[in-house]
Amino acid sequence: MEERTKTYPAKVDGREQRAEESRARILKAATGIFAEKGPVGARVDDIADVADINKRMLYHYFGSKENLYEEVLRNNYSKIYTLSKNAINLADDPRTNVARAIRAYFYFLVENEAFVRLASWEALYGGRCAGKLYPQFFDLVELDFDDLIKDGMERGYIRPDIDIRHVLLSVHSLCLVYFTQREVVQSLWQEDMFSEEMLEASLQHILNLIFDGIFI
Amino acid sequence: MEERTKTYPAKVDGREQRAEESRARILKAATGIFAEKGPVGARVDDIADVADINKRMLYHYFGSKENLYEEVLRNNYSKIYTLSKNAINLADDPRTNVARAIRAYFYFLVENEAFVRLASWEALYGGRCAGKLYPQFFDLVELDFDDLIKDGMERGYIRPDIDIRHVLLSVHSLCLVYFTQREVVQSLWQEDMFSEEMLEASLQHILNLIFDGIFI
Amino acid sequence: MEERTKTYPAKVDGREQRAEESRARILKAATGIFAEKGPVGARVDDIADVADINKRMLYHYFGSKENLYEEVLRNNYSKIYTLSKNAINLADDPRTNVARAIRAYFYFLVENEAFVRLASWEALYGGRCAGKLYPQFFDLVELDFDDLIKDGMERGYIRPDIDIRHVLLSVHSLCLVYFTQREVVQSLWQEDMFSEEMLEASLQHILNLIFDGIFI
Amino acid sequence: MEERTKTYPAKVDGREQRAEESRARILKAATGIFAEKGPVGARVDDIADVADINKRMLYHYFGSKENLYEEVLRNNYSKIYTLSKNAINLADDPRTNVARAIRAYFYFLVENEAFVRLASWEALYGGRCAGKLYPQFFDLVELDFDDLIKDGMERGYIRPDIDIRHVLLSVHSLCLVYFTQREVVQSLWQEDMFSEEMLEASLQHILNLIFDGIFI
DNA sequence: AATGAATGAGCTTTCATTCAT
DNA sequence: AATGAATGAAAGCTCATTCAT
Repeated sequence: MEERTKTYPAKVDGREQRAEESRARILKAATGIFAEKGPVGARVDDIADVADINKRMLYHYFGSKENLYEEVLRNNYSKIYTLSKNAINLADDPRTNVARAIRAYFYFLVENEAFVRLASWEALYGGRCAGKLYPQFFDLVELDFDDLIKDGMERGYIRPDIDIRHVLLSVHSLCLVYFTQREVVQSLWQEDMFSEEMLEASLQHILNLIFDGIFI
Repeated sequence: MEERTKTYPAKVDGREQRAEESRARILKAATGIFAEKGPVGARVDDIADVADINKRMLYHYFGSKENLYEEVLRNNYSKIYTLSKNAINLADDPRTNVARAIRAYFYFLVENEAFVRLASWEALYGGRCAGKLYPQFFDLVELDFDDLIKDGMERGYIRPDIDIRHVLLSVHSLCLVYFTQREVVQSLWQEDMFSEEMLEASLQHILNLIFDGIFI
Repeated sequence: MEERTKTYPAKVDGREQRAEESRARILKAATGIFAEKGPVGARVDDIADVADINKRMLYHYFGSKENLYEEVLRNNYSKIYTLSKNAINLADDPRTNVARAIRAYFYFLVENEAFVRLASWEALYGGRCAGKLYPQFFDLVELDFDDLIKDGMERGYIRPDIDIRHVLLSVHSLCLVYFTQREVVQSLWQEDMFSEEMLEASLQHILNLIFDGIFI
Repeated sequence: MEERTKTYPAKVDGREQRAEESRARILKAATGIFAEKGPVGARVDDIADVADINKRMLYHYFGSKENLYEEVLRNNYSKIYTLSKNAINLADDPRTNVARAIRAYFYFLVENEAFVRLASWEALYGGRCAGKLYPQFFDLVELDFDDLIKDGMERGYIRPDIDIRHVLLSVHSLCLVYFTQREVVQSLWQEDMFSEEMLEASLQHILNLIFDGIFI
């Protein structure tokens, strides 16, 4: 391979680039279709069609539908990395920090519908489809949020008797369900759940709940 | 002939009873398999096998896989009726009432794993599979919870600026996700999410959150 | 059986009568459905439904779908008996006789759509479904028409070089196709093929053709 | 790479040719089986077996059994085009012209048993299976025959009071039924309906009938 | 005489995957 | 690197027929 890159650099680069493009197109198409139809409902033909590529190439690059699905999950979960890295600044006061983290997560979900749906499918299939991928991601987020809450506790802003794991799950729940049940809630409330005002109002509700609950 | 009119009803009753049993067996098997595999992944043959009945009868009683699925949903959603009817007693103070309602819902989900999963599949398929069934159920629950929160507001226990719809969605989220993500969370926390202690601790966390949030 | 009719005359008669009625209802329903859908397309359930009878009785009376079909054919073909017996009167002149016979056949087909369709299905299935029934019927009609044509020849009205078998087939063709292709022709001509005028005009055309051809 | 661009087209052509062959094999097999068993009785498995191809390809090429059936009809009806184009030569006298047209149609049916049977099935199903295909074909034939008869009328050979539409239907009837009822008639007459002499005798009978009728 | 539940074989159609070029 | 034809296994559904009462 090295010899080849040395001998026909231009050609091989062009080929490699095309290959990379094809791979990326498949991955993008697969993300959309797996997110929409789930790991079982998704059709390989549909993915190939949307990616505008021969079905055979899909097998060439990813081996099988299942592998492709796992790759899609890995690819989507990795997006959360960038998120958690930027959210925390322990110099600020805990309320600000927690609010910023939740807001970041909430709007990450706004931007990444595919992520929301992929996570939902994964939860329903109990990780049977993509093995240990989902817990890994979950773990990752927890690490950063952990520090935030601990910091709040130490500085006396947050109740010391709180179980951090449950807080994380609660935040996750409150944010996620807004999107997973969106279509149902939308048909019930007769509102655009993705309008700027509605999103902000919903986030504020979540923040208020997390901070102070609903009782006086 | 007189004797026949006497004997027949009994016999016919026997047959009708067997028919009713068959129908019930199919419905039960279908509930399990639809809950586990979803409306798409579920196999009619599997349902027939589990129900220990000829596939043909399934079509005799329910017409199609889709109809059977709808019947399963209807059947499961209807269980929530009895729940909401008994939960409310406005004579008690709002904290007690709300706590009782949430506890009732939480433990309803504990007892009805099928319900949790069916609702999740429906949410993912956007109600495309069972039409307007899911929103109807949602609506139903809301009606009773509404009164509870309003009562709390009027008596000055609950913040007047709270949007009741969001509260309902939040309670729903906090309870539901505990079960939908159970397998994933379980593998992460390394705990039995269905142990008596864990359930009670989780419910308490939810109640505390709803009542007072996590901040001091 | 005799003893039974002697011992419980009223009851048994009533039963026999009901049985006869059921049999007749099945036969009538079967005629309609076999004529419409053909021996393959017809559904036993449909026949039982239309006959408003339990499917099991159909098997009790006729043994199988195939037997029932044969019975339907026999029953319909037998109607042509009465037809041919009354049509001929050798005292009249041959033109009148032939015209009367053709008219009788033509209007028999008008009245018996089921007959037309059953004969068509039978022709397509090559008698594979009902064995030798159809040829038998055909033979029957031929016998009477034979005499008519022979009489016409002997009395010098009809060309002596004519092959009688072909004449019979031609008359049969000209009449039958008007009904078998009715729907197609109707959609093409945009006319009601069953209106009194249209029927009479068509019959006249056939008669003219048989008598004198279209050339001057 | 240059070499490859040279080699590829040939290869691709080979594949395209094989694909075309497969398609043709399916169509041929389908024609035979649909003609024999009708649109309902025909089995997709049988067609695939006869075409010596995987059933899946049948769906790849034609989409559904119904589409395939329509394609078969279209394909068969199109054969009549060539027929009607060559039959007419207004320079000849009307008797010759009409005789030639009828002979052409009659021998077309001799050669195309599939056409006869397909048309019969269509008539029985009332064009419900292939929509407007059959009338279209019918229309087509009529156009050419129209001119023939009109020409004969104008030149005083054919009765002016004749309804051309009925003449067409009559010719169609006389020719078609010879083939549709062939098996039945054959078992009755005990003759080979497809022997050269029998065919010619039958055609002559039809021509004589059309020209002059059976009466003197 | 009459019923309705039950069956197994077979139907059309779909799908992830591989072969040959 | 890329293609399109080809496949076998299995899906949902239907049908003529029989069993038990």
